[in-house]
Amino acid sequence: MHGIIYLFFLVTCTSTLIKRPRNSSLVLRKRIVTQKDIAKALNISRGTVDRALHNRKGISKATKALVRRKVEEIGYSPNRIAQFLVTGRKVNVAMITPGDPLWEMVRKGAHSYLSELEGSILNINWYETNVHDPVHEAKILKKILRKNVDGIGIAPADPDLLCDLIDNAVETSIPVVTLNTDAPQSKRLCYVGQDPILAGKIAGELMGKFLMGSGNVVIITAFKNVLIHKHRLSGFVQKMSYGFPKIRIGEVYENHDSSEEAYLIARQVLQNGTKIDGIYLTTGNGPVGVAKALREVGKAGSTKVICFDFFNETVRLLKEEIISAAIGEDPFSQGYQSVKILFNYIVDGKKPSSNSLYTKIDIGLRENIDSLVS
Amino acid sequence: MHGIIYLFFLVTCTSTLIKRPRNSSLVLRKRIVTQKDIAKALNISRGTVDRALHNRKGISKATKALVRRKVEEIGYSPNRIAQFLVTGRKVNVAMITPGDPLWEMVRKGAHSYLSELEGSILNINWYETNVHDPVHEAKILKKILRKNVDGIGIAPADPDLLCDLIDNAVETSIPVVTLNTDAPQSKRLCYVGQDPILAGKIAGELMGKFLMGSGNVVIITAFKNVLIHKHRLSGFVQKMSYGFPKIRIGEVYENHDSSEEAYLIARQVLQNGTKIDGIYLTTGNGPVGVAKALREVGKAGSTKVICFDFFNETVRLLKEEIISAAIGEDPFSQGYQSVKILFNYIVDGKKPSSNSLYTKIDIGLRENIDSLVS
DNA sequence: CTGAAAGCGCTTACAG
DNA sequence: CTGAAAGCGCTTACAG
Repeated sequence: MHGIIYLFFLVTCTSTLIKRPRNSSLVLRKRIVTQKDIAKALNISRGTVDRALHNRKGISKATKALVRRKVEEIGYSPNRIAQFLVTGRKVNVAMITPGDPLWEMVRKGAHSYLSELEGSILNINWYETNVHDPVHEAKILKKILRKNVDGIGIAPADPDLLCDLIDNAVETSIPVVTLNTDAPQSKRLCYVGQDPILAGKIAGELMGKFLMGSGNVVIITAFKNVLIHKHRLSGFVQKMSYGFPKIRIGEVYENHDSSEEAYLIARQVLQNGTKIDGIYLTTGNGPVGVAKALREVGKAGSTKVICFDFFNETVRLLKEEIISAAIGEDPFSQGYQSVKILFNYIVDGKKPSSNSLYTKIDIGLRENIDSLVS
Repeated sequence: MHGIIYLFFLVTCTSTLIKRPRNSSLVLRKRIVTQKDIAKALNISRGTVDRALHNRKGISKATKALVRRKVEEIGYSPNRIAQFLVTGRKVNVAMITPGDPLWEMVRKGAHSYLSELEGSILNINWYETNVHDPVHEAKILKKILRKNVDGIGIAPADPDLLCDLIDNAVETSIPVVTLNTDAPQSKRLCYVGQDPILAGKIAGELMGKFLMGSGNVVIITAFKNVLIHKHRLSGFVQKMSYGFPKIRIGEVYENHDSSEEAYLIARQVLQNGTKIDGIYLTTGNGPVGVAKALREVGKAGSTKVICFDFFNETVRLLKEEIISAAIGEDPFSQGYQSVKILFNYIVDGKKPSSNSLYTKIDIGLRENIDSLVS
């Protein structure tokens, strides 16, 4: 069955490519300069031209100079697809991430890169880890290192635990890109993901503006000692202090990324007397619990809630106006850019312009959230 | 000079690709099924296999069936890069747009698509039009239609005026994608850009939330009779009426996309007695004028201003907290997706899943605007 | 209707 | 150090 569908695809989809007559007016066949032209012009062999072009050994300085001058003169540039075809080279990238809905977008982004040639010159192999299980991650990473792989993208649950393995990979000249969460101490080529401090600041800016600069805000963070949550917290607090000095930040609670705990915290806080105008969550796991508590005390909609990520429940709560805003991290780009950076490094040795690529900080409100998740 | 730099690039950048030994453990050379394998298995020629695969004429039904069964059996898929190499085919896309800063991002996005193979299988030619000059646009489009081009991306300043030319192109089987602004009556393959009604709604949602649901809002629209501005206006008004019924919308003024006019309107409105809590602009040309007026009457920061696009002045005014929010339209995606859609249609005959691809509606505030424009 | 052969632009053993 | 030749996987005249 699968085969039939595939065949159908093959036949219908490639037909346009080759149906066109070779000299169709629509096909521009600009005469492109090739190695052959250079060889002919200099009366040498094509192999020698190739050797000169690529700094291979077994060529005299004189010939090399000659070739290079000619190249400048007539403007040659190598044909990439011919190179790929003749070397039979395929770039193999391994991606190691959890399998949440969030990661579906990351995956979409990764496969969007060079999608038309996936299989021809690029293979992406995806390895799904148990959520927040660094030991499992390490095991997978070790397994991959024994295989043939040219580059690795990983979202390290525990940077310290994985640092050595990442360095191992890099030292055997397998580039590693961290995505979504970083391992800054490691020798990774690049980090692609959110700037969590800035993300905290933007949450703070939203809260300040939604409260018109005054009120009481409670913070529920996932884990007080996990770096990303620490940063999202500190960015928020910073923004409040220099942007909205009249907003009072109360206690900082910890929900351990659990919706149930978030519910218990929110219910207690909302019932203890002081009026709560805003609740800030450093995570996407918690809004459901907070919403439940707000509904119970009749404050749904009037207390502003700001959280992270665009999970399905969050989207629903945004539309019901129980959550005021959610902060996104552009997971599509995280996938797309990770693969792009790896590919360019593997093929060209080209390093990214910076060792951190911060993705867009998306703001999801009721009316635009659909445009952000599709 | 240019030549020297180029040569340097060439040599340093391609060296990694070919330095690796052919049988390096890092290079996975999975045995891939080729036409040759099928030919051998069936004891027929490779040419016949090709003919069967692509529904070419001059092949018997029986052989075709035989080949297809074999293909299913051993799982063949065509090698794209070999196809491109042998046909010498290059996809030529023409892009016709203005040259604003906004369009720089569009350009970046367009060239990001298949960037590693640009020149090998894809050429993008850019034609810059005078801003808002449909006659100039038409002239360029006509010129392009006389050249060899496989697909066109255009931002039609005047949809009615260009409709016939677009239809001409499509009828001679040159697909056209409209980007940023649509020509809905035409036979364009797809529109890539903002959903302006939704964009107006999100502006409304922000205004409502920033004002906590009450106050007086004035609207300055660019042109009352230009479709995109009409939509941005009507989305805003709709959102106000069902989301924030206590906010009063006053007069709707027209600034003809001029900053100076916006200044005059704002100054007059701010001085006429009624307290103005918010100003909504359906354009990115105007905020500077509004900001000037607000400063003059000492209301900068307290009156909320929401506008469109992330122009440099707008970014600056966001950081100075004179503009509260700006709405973006993801110009990078507009470029990227336009070229991607054209390429896939040209090469595979694959149509996009819908004839409108709405880009993300970005919300730019003070703290995240840098992450959105870089 | 089918096959044999040339060729796309490049790389790479092999021989000298 | 250099050249001649084979071959990557495919398409396409040409001949039969």
